[in-house]
Amino acid sequence: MEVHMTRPLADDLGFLLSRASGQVARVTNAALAEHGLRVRQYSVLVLACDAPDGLSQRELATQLALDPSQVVLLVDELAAAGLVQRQAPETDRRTRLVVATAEGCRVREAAGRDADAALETPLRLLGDAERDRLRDMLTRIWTATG
Amino acid sequence: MEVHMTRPLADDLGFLLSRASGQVARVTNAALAEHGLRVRQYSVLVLACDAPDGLSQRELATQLALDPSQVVLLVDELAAAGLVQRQAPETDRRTRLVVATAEGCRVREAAGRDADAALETPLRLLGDAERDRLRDMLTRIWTATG
DNA sequence: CTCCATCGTTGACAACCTCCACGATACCGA
DNA sequence: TCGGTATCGTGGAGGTTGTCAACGATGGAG
Repeated sequence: MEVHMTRPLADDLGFLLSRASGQVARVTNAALAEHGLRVRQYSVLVLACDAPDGLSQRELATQLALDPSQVVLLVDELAAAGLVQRQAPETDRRTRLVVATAEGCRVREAAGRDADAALETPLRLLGDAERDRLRDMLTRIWTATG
Repeated sequence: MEVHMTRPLADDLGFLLSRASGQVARVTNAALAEHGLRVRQYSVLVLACDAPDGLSQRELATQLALDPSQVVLLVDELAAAGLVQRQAPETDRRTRLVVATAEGCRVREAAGRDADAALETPLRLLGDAERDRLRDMLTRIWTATG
């Protein structure tokens, strides 16, 4: 007979993921606070800086797995801080191209350094090879959904 | 000279953790919805069922890494659904012992089955050994903070 | 030109997190 | 015994997030 083994909470992958993710988000937010950023805004800024010609808010929403309505507020705040700009392309006037300013890229680099340094605390028990393996597994969890 | 490699967002462990955790929480919540539960309530119910003599809300908060004020509402909802009870121990009348009802344990098992089945979708690209390894790494991320 | 899809935007609502404050109770040292 | 201190549960405020539904503006297909 096939029985269902009820797993203790400490072995539940969903719980462990949520707890670790929350912990990492906490320390990252604390590190980014000095730069006036939260993780959400920072992730938008990173994508904007890495895209030479900017990207539409739709692309931002897709790559960040966020609802488009959330991207509006994040871009609003970043634009108010002078870190990104909204540009209206001639090709498709429905879209608004989000491009990072020079100041935005400077802030992104400084904030990224602090965020990475802060991440060392929760990740200090993981070697480089393990971190690569963790990246790989988390990416596969994401792609498994389609 | 030591330069700082700015990592693309798709390789940022914080982002990957948040995305995977969110995805898993989404499918788990969908599976638990048929039982009238959310992941938060389910995690409380699991701890209550696994503790033969119940546990205080303080212990719940500690083990779940939640603020005690959140536990109040979760226990309220579970108690209203008849899945747990609050008992006043004679030893320390400040604490309220949260114990699962028989119905609570039944629901926990059924909900757990559905939740595990739903987890198969995002985890289908990970073998058993990899899941163990993932559990281990996530636990170490948690313990690295103290 | 008309119908339909897409994009940005706004608003609403529930859930969650963080912090602070309070009353009740326990504990400990004078 | 008493008085200060600490802990527990509870409630509330404020801010962030996740989800969904609508709307106007624009683009594209027939």
